Amino acid sequence: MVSKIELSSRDRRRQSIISIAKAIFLKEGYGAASMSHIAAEVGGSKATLYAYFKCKTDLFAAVVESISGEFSGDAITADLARGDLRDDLLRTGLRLIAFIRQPETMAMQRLVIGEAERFPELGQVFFETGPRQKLNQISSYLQKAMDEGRLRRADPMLAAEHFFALCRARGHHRMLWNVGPRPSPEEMEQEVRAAVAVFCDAYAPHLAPLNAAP
Amino acid sequence: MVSKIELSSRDRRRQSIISIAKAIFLKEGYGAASMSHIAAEVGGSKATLYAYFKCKTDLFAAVVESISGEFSGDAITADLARGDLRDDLLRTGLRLIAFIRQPETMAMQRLVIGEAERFPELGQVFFETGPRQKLNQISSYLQKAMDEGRLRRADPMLAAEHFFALCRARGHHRMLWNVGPRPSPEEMEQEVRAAVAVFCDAYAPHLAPLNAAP
Amino acid sequence: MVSKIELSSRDRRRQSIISIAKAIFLKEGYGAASMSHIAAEVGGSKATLYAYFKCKTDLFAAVVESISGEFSGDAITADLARGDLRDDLLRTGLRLIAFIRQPETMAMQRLVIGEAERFPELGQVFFETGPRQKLNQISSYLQKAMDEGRLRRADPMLAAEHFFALCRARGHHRMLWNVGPRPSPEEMEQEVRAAVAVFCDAYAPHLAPLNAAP
Amino acid sequence: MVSKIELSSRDRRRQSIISIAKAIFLKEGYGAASMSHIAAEVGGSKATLYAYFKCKTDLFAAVVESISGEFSGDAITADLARGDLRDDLLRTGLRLIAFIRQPETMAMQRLVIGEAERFPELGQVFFETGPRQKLNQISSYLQKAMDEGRLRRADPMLAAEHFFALCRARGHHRMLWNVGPRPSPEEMEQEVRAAVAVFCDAYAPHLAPLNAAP
DNA sequence: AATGAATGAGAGTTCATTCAT
DNA sequence: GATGAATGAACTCTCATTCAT
Repeated sequence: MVSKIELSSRDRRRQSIISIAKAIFLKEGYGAASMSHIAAEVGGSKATLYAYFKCKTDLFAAVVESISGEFSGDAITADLARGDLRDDLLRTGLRLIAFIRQPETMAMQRLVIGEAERFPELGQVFFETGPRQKLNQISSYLQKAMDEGRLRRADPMLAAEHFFALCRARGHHRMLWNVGPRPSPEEMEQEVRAAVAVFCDAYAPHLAPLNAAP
Repeated sequence: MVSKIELSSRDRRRQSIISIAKAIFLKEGYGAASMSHIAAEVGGSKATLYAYFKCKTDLFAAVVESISGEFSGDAITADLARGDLRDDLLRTGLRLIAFIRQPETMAMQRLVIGEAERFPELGQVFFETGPRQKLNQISSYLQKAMDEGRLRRADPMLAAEHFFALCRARGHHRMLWNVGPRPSPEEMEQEVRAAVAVFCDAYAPHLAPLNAAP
Repeated sequence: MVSKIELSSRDRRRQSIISIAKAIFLKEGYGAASMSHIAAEVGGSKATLYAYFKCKTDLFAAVVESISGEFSGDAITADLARGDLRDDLLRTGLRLIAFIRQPETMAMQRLVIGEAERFPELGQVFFETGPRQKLNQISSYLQKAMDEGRLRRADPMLAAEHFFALCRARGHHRMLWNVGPRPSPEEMEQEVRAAVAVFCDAYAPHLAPLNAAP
Repeated sequence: MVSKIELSSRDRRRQSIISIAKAIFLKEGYGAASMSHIAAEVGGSKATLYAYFKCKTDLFAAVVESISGEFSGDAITADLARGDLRDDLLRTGLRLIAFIRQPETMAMQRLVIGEAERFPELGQVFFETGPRQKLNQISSYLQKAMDEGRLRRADPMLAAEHFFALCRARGHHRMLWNVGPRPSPEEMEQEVRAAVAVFCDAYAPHLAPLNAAP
């Protein structure tokens, strides 16, 4: 008797292929990663690869699906509403940045952005399972804060996007372009603090709505 | 005797190769662009290509160098300080976004971000000749505004980065990921207006400095 | 105990494999037909195929043997001698042509002729069980007609071959080469009529034997 | 200065590739002949092959075109009208049969018939450049003979097809199926003689037209 | 008896690169 | 200086076949 959580041998092998292929795709990019190389790392023959995935694109799609699953974890925005506004945003901003700074996540972003023209679904899938969900959660949180008068009324989704953008403004932007030294965790925290401060001032409740559509 | 401005026949040919190769690299990416294809478009033989550039990487490097020159035009921030703060920022933000939305610029960003790990100088060169210069100019402008009391005191470079980030927050972010429909010029303007509003409120002079290190 | 007519489960499965393989070999040719494809159509695994036939060649041989059985039906020449000479020949010629024009028979001819060099027994088996038998029957019939003075004396087998060749002269010849449009049943009948007329005139009894060796 | 008849080095190489590929295609069939094998026989690399022909199909097409050229020689029907009817037909029939019995021509027929379904142009090209031309010439000749009263009036093209079919009736038919021993030249001559006799009797002038449409 | 899984060999094709002319 | 021709290595993908279960 096999419980739901147990994987058949085939599924296990499949997962292992995906996992190895993921590493290679991330490291070398879609075009430069070869099926031979992947097969060799997997420890099987090319034909075996093709017994599991009918073409390179399909393997890539499975990798994409697999990674995108990882992005949908709620760890980042789990206890978004816990303390006061600034604390909540700081905690969340730090987690967001910590996540998108991870080497693997960076590689993913490079891959997706680099191939977005040639694999249009790629960006779609990732955005939906990654940033979109975080934005949704932050947006809901901000909406509530607006309802409670802790922030001025404004389009909450756009506000969430502004918040996210402010967090990424310096360090992540430079990492994407791979320019300058990797920012240290301290710098990173500095930047998120600054982002939170700017955001809170901009969306402070004492002024009339500002980014609402006219 | 040849003056500095005149190009030898060899240099002219070289330029023409670079220009054609640029278009192809931008359209197809580094890996997918083939020397055969480039040679065919140039109208010469592959061997001729190799007479000018000793390998594909070198040709790519030359293309990169060439493009980086184009990004240094001052049109975007030319008359940055012309009217009142909001007008200046709006005008500049619109030009920034209009520029980075151009198909060719988008292709460049994809190429550079996608290959940044494998061609580390790529991002460096681009950031220095592109965004960095704009950020410098905006930063100077903001510094002056702070000096004049039209904005609160804060790290002007970080402020410039915040401004840039707010402008890119929604539309450009999605274009990078190639998700959803291409934003219309009207939406784009809306977003820049919102960015300017948020920025000005955050950096309004009536409050204590906020993004300074504590 | 299993009587001759009953098939064991194994034999039944074997037959079903042969029957499906036949269809695929006929449609795709020997080289292009893949064991995977056959196994998939059979509904079993490739390993099962190999449990019944030790290699592709053997499976093909079994298919060949099987088909050759089907060609020995007597429908074509069943009531060869029924009326007058012309009627008998017309009826028989029409049936012959109708038979060899069938898509499956055409596919068979292509397969056998195309692979005859690489599978020499193929042609042998087919000729013996197919054309040879028809030729024998027609030959016997013509022999009798000669004995009765309705045809001049001649080598009856060669006469039969001439008759068959005349029937195939135009339409079937072009179908083999796959040239021009598929002849209609009307054209086909025209051609057989012409063949019968030419044959009967050539072998009319009022002249001396003509195809006898001089 | 290069005369029309001389071939450039490229053309010569191309011809040599075609000639070697021809031998291999004829011997192994289209599917079983591999580009690697052909390249090896040519003495170059596969990439060179692809510099001359952009895919296997194109190389095959070039081979087909080349062979079909060989079929259009007029040697067979050159001096068709030289003596009396029987002599002319005998001479022509013998040449026809001698030609289509050549090993290379047999291989070609197998190839074309075997692949006719998958390469429909194949049969077309061959029939047009091969049999069709001979049939046209024989048909013209028969037309004249009919005009002169040496043969009865009838559709001359059908008559030509009948003549050709009678010549192929036994020996060539069996060679196509690769059944029985290869007929000797003597047998072959016997058969053509018989074919001529049958044809002449059938189309003798003393009877009413017979294969005309009713 | 049946099968899912595995594989070496080889298919057609393209690549960046070199070299004699 | 320019080129046509050549190539080895690598690519994605498929094949007939085997073996542990």
